[in-house]
Amino acid sequence: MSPSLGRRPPVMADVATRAGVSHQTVSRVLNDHPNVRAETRDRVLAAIRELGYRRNMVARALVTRHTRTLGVVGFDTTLYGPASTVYGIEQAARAAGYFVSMVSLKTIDTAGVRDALGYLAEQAVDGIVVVAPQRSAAPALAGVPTDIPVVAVEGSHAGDVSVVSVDQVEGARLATRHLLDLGHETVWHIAGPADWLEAEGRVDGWREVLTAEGRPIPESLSGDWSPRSGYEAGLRLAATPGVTAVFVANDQMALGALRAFAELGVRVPEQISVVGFDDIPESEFFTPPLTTIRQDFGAVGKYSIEVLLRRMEAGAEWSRERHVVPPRFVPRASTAPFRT
Amino acid sequence: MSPSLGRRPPVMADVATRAGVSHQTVSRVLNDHPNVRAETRDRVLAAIRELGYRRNMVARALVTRHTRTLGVVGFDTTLYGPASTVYGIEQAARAAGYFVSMVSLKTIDTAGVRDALGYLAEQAVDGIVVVAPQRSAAPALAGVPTDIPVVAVEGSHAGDVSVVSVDQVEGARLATRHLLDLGHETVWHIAGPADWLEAEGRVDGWREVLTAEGRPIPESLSGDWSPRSGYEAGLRLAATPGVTAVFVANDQMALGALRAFAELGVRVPEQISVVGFDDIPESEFFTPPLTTIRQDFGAVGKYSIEVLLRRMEAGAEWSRERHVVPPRFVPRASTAPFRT
DNA sequence: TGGGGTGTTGTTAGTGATCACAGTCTGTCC
DNA sequence: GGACAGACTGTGATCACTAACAACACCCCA
Repeated sequence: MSPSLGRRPPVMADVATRAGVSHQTVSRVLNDHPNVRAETRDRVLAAIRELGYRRNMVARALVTRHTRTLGVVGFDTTLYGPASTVYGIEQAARAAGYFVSMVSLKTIDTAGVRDALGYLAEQAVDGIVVVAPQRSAAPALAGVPTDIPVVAVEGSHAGDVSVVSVDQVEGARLATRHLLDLGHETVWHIAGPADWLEAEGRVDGWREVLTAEGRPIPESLSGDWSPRSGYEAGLRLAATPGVTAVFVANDQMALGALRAFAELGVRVPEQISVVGFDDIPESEFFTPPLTTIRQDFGAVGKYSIEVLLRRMEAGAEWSRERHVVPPRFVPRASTAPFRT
Repeated sequence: MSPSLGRRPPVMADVATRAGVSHQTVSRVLNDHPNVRAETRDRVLAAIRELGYRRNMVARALVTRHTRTLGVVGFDTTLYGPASTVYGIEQAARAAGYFVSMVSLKTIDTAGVRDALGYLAEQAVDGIVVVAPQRSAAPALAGVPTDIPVVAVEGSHAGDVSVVSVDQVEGARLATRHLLDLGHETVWHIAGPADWLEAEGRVDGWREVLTAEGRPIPESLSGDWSPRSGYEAGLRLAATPGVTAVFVANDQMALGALRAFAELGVRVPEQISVVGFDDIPESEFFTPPLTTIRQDFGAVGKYSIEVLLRRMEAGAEWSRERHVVPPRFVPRASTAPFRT
């Protein structure tokens, strides 16, 4: 049943001998080749079972020139967003019959991304998904070797790279419009780190709506996505006169801001309305439950694999794709109509 | 510099020709073999650079019989704990010169774990880390093929498998003792799902301390780690007379419980003290900031790779190891002395 | 001067699978 | 009965690398 201890695992030739056929016939059975007599196939399958034979994918990869492995380059996969995206990618890849080889970068910079890509290229992955939400990753993607398909998630469309992302600008529009619809004069913004494309997109959407409505555009604060930075920004906003509505670039910072407001006795949503972004599982249970914008990370993962596989099949003549996943507005209790 | 478009990437023989040596000499240079004349080495390195040559790890793996790839089997890597652990594992593996191939399971059961292990075995990984916190994964680990080293993280020590984990029991002791020290008569508990080993360990530590101190042991509620389940348990506790202290098995459920208490006007920590478990980044900013038990997931990842590499080097004669990472008590504002 | 060791390089045989091609065995049709 | 097609099976080459061994030059020392 299982290979005996210490001895070398059986190879195709062993199975062939046992089944009384050639190794090639074993190969045909394994690859579902049609022209194998049913009886022969059964004999081979029996031999496989008896010997506990496992096909050696390494040898197979050597001759077929593909490993059925996809590389994923990620960054701080501890955060909910990236973690969910990577999870979605992994699920979709496996469903399509691919392995996933992960490389998590501590910091994203050109050198880091290039190293990771080289590392994966050496391992002969068939394609690569780069979850590189920072602007600084773009140059590295532009200089990517042409012989291996790459798809970027939440990245800018630099070079010949297809991109899948959530529509950040639209999400920010939804949040901002919601607050204006509630009667607020204008909306403050706590932004993410400057070199993150997502942060940038959210700033753009927010500013766009305010501009279109002819509202004053307050100076935006910015944090580093962490609750602490949101807390600090919250303290400053609470001390600023006239603040009645805040759009925070992610839920964790929104949590920090809520905390700051609570400590200073500023009531949410009575005195200040707050909208977050992401819809992490915790948001519904914040004090108060957070109105936010949901990103469907699972869909992002799924589409990125779809685009990558298409790109891989297309071979030479392919065209750059751009797939955008729509965000969704999730109303909860942290926003209320403006009252004088 | 880089391989020309369309043409096949250069192989060792191409480098050899260009450098005027044999392919074996190229191999020696690549593998830092000592007996190569400095001048020859330079010529080879120059040829490598000029051709943009990359060693084919697949062919190498075929003959060396190891892939320098480790497999990681994870479960719901969207949660903070598992995500952080996997991140730690990946960092440590790469530092040791290994690739990481991920398989994320949607549900952990014997069949799922066995499939994942088979999948990774086929890919010829050199070792496997299974992050399998559920009891139901244990049987699959027990029946693991003997020819590939496996280390379990947060798992039970089933079969011949080394285990690395955080000391859950001790963490629960810390939490419970803290609450008793504050003068509470006894401590209620919101547990995690029954078949999770971590949930079990936390129940054990909690019960152990209460028993040792001769306190009444309330019936424990249980949730599924989600904030919602904590919320529901919180509602029930708030309706139970005499509850003054609650130890919740993770921070997310604690968040839900805090929300329930807030909605019912039960003040934390004045009327009820709450302790969580995990110390997720958000906990510090809950309302109120959550007293909790920190798990060092990074250390768990690091140790699991250390143990796995030792196991891989040991070959035939190795002994099962058990590495335990101590938890740490993190006092914040959700607990207070009992007042009548 | 010759023998042995050492440093450097090349040659040949493997690794375990797939691919291309050739060969055998049927059965059918004229 | 022979030609031919189609189903089935086997043989040898190939993938890109490393391991093992052989070959050669050189130096040291007896």
